[in-house]
Amino acid sequence: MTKLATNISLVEHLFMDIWFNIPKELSEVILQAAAEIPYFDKSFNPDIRTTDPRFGDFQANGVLSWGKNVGQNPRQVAQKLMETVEQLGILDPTLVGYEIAGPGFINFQLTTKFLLSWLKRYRKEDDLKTAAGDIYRGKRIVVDFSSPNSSKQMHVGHIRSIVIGEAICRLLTFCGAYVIRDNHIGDWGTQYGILMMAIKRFDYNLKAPHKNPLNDFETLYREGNALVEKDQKVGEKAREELVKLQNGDLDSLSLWKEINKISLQALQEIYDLLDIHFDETLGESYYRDQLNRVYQELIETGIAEESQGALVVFHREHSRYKTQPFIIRKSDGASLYSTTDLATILYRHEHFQADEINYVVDSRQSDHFEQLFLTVRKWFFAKGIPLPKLKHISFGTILGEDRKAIKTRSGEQIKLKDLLNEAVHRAFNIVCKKKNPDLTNEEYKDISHVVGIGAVRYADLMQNRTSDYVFSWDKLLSFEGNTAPYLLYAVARIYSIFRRAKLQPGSNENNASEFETETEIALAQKLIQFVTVLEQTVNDLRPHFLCTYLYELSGLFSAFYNADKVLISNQKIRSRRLLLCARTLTVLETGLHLLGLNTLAKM
RNA sequence: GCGGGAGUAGCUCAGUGGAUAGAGCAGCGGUUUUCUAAACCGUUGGUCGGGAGUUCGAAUCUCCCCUCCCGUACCA
Repeated sequence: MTKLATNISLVEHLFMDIWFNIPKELSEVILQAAAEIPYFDKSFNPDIRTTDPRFGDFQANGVLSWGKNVGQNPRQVAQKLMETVEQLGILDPTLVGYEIAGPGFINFQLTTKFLLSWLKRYRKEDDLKTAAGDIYRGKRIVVDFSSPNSSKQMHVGHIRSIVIGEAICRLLTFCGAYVIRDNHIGDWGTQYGILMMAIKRFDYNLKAPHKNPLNDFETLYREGNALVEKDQKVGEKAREELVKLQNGDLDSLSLWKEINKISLQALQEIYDLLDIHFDETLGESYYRDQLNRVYQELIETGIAEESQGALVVFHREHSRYKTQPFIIRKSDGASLYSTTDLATILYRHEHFQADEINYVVDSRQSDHFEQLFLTVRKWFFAKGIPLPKLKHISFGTILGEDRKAIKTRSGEQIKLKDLLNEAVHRAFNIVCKKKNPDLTNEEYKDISHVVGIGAVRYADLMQNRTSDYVFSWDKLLSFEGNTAPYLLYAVARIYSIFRRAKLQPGSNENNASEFETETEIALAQKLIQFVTVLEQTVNDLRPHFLCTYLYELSGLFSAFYNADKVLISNQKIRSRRLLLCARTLTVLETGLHLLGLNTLAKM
């Protein structure tokens, strides 16, 4: 072993030891020094974060507040700290430089030697996969997303749950979690009462061939609902239909099955377009035999009570939910989504051993989830069941140009299928107009699909998920700004360089010299920040952090591409620039894949 | 009424209690015998809704007020 070690060159040794998670390591260094200084104690947090490039790569802000606490000049505290670091010899000045600035910031600047070593050491997607550390290592996480109502078509609003949900699944998997994608279809609720009433009343023949049955269902539902609102007797009839179904009436069940079959086929078309694959599609109906246990246990534990004929949960300790009930059984005896949601959590605990359940659902349902989570906490506590971590990953509404929830000109919902097809179609027109002459018709088709679908997904993910956002075709398909086409174009150009050089990305890097130009250094600095950004993205499950980073990275790559020609005769320079291209490609593709986008070698 | 979210450049949006608040679009001005110009570079543009407070330091935290959106007992 010793002999082997001595045979490893100094340089190789350095590559093996190069820090991966830099802010974490810098933090360690500072804490080590702080341990030697009397006026620091364990509560000291160096507070390392990325900084404005003109100050360096990372800054430590912790001494500012600490100096104040212990009655010392923060600048002198920083000074003392860094002197100690030097005495201990725990920061290699050939790798990391530092400077004390302003009132007591410690700015760290990675040397070009460090940057090159880092990029030589962490080359591929797998190397980056350890990035988010052990945050979710070994955890079993159910992600409940998409979860549309059956018997209705998906419209634009449904895309957020799908796209954000899928991105979150990929991020969690990347961080070591075992993810269960569960599509919790709404197939057991009140809408069935109305729909089935309408089918019978309007004599709609399910067995006969129909051009667009889901459209018919929607019309039937709409007209049925209008009747319900007008006529109490019709409303009663609809509620009866639901109760009959929920009580297992055979005719009702077979009608329900037929509706569901047709619905699921239509939903599948969308999932195919978006390349979404669920591990489970357990709708509300799946839990219908488990609802009695919910009623029973919640009554027996005194959590639920009768109110106005319904079975409800009040949370006395809560300012609002002490009077705003969580209804788990309607006065007519029917269950609702609160009931099935309760049963579902129990199932996910017992069957999947879920450590965590994430619900990717519209923020308008936050009251429901707050009440649901409060109820489960009490229920599981009373029964001695370990409580999984429950999270509502909420998101805002997609708005039209008029800043109201997006609709067609005539005021109808925009069908998701139409939107996706239009995206591909528009992408096709753009790609064709620009005409890359080397491409075949087949390639145009592929590119249109990847760009069109990717653009819609990216436009959604690049927004802070908790905010509403304004939908704009021009913006999401533009090659300028924070868009999928811009990022995909950057990827395609990198591939093009390697094609031109007749090389595989990642090869011919051995002669790489240290970075010299401003654009090279800026790009290298950005690349190493991937780790930090990924951590932030995963901590908050906010994909837009990653999007912003990828966009900035692409911008720096474009600047580099424009300023520094890669395929030149000087082998040392060429080699290091090829390395930058290959690593940018790795990070961009890793990031885009995490977001659920495909990438292209040509466009 | 209560609760949640939002209010940052003309428009669409970023912004971890830190340094001179940033992008993109739009506007103005440049760059192509050079690896995909679908690109790049420069420039104009701000009472961070208003007011008070906490802090060495506030777009960010606390309180009050204004405007808009959403939710608020048998839909999901």
